[in-house]
Amino acid sequence: MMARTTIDDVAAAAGVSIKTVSRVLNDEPGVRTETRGRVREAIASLSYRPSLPARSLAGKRSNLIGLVYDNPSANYVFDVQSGAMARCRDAHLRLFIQSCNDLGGETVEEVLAMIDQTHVDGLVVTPPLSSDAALISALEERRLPFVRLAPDDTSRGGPCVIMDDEAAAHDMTEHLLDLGHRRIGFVAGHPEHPSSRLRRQGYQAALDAAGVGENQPIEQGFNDTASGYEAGRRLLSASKRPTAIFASNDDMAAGVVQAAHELGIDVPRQLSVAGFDDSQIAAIVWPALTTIRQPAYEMAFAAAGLLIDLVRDRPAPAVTELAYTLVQRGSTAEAP
Amino acid sequence: MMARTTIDDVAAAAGVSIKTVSRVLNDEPGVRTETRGRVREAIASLSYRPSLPARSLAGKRSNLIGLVYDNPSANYVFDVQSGAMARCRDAHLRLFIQSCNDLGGETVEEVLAMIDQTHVDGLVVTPPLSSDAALISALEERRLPFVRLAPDDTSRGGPCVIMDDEAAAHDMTEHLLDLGHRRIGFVAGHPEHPSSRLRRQGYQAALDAAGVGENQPIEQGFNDTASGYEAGRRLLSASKRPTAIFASNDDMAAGVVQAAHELGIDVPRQLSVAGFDDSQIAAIVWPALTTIRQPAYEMAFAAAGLLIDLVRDRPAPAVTELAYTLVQRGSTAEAP
DNA sequence: TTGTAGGCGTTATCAA
DNA sequence: TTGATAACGCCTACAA
Repeated sequence: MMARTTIDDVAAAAGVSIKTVSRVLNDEPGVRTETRGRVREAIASLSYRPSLPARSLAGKRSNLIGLVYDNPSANYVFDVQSGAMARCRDAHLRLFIQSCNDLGGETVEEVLAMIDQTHVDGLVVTPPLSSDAALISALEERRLPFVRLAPDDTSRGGPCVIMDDEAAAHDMTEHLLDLGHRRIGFVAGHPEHPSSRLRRQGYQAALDAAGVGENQPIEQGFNDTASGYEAGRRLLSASKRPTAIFASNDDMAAGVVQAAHELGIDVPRQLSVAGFDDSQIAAIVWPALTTIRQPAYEMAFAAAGLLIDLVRDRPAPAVTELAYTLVQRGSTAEAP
Repeated sequence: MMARTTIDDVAAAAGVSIKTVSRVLNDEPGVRTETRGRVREAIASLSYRPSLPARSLAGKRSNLIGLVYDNPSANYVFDVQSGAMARCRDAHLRLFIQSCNDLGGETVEEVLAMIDQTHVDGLVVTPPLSSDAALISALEERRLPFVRLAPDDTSRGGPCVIMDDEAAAHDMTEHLLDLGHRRIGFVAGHPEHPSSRLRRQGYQAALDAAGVGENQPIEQGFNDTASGYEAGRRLLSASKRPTAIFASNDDMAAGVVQAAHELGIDVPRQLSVAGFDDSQIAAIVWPALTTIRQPAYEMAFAAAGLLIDLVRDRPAPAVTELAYTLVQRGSTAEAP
């Protein structure tokens, strides 16, 4: 078990003091170009990798940022993690990932414990935690830099990365209206997710604008396939059956498709189904879902970038909005 | 920005030396029960959380273990992460997650860099990295404890957690034979995943045992839905169409179902489709997939547990095998 | 049963 | 432009 390569080894190899090596490591000025080169060579030839713990202990920064989530959707979490990690890799930072799933009331406590223990320099906060008032307050109190993804309220709490859920839902509803649908059911999303409200507003606004906003059938879902299935059964068993159903996310839309299959209703000929998110399953179910592509990877990539700016005392815009796309697939068609 | 609470604060509050606090923190013997209680109270009332960096710098252990993956399946990665995290939470350890997706040839390099920088005490290595000879050798060379999930070769490289892929595939094939199918197509998994070989062997062995092992149609897939769809098209366009198709994972099975829908072949009445893994999508596609439940969460939970034992110098069994389950859903039925 | 001194690998401070 | 030295918060070794 040989001892690890340390800054002293590099300093010796390059014939300089450890402080100079440290300067090179941190891209600090005040090192002659030639010296810098010599140090860089020594680092490479010894394949020296500075110790994160030592740096965070000694310095103001840990070169570690955190990502927290409390979200059961494998696809969303995976995309978000991937995006944040990619940005961190670019910046030569490490990402510490913390799940708050199944934590009950101890979420805030657990996040604070993680912050204290790991010394993360900042936090990317994903939905629905990004709208958790207790967590946001706690972070502000600690003065820990953080960037939120898709929060309900962008007016406080530092930089946010958002997507226009309302406009997207509006677009999707218009798409269905354009196909001739007039009775368009809606499966609302989980009440705790702020995006649920926005998507429903967009849906309603589009219907109102078309003059058919009254008495449209709306069912509550909880963002999972099972609740989408149940909502679908209810919508499709009603006396005045809708010719289209717009679900607030893909998982629920898949549930609606299941319900239609089971009731012998042909999608899309007798029923159009639209989803939201463009998660992996959107392309896997049959027929593949017309949906809104939410750029989760890109949003997380951007959020990590903003956080890195924040941590390095560079200014970051308060709100960064990324574009969505309406992805047309096989689950929607002209009204029968 | 107040200074963080340190071990000195706790020592002062409890009226003891920092060494005694340290003993309590690490559950070391040699502290009077009453003293221990006083220290615990001080810790709680100050909500003191020991600094991970400081501990890893000073001590032999970092109280941090790593999890590495190189796997594009959101569902699998999510399950594995969740299992390992849950086990770490129980043990008051932190988990550092590292993705090696899209890293090309730099995977080993990147993992070693992570190890050096973070000082992780050990590593949970998931498939297919668990069968990456270069990585395994590098880890052995560093004498870093590690536990592998579902590796191809359990005879070397420390503790492993496995599932009997071959027996599971055998069972599934027998299930199809029991339903009266005699022409059973197979969509083979990604050639780089060791489980692919085992699943195919189980399939073939069951057919051989039933005396119908000759000339069964087999197509190569790559574990994603698109390749499953292509393989399904080929199998279903052949002159002698199979009455059942067994895909080496759920994503590909979903692709086969797509192909069947598109060709107007009714599942399961005209074609039975079976998958493997019981990932989230198995229950989302329609009809829901008959599949093998691979206990990814439990396997990762167990692996993290073994690693913790290893790290704490406790013995760990070389091979831990977890049970699979055949989950029967709507995608398989009697042969037409 | 408890405490003291030294050091882990880095950055910060200040001097040269 | 460079370097010596003192932290950082904790654990190890040893002493009391």
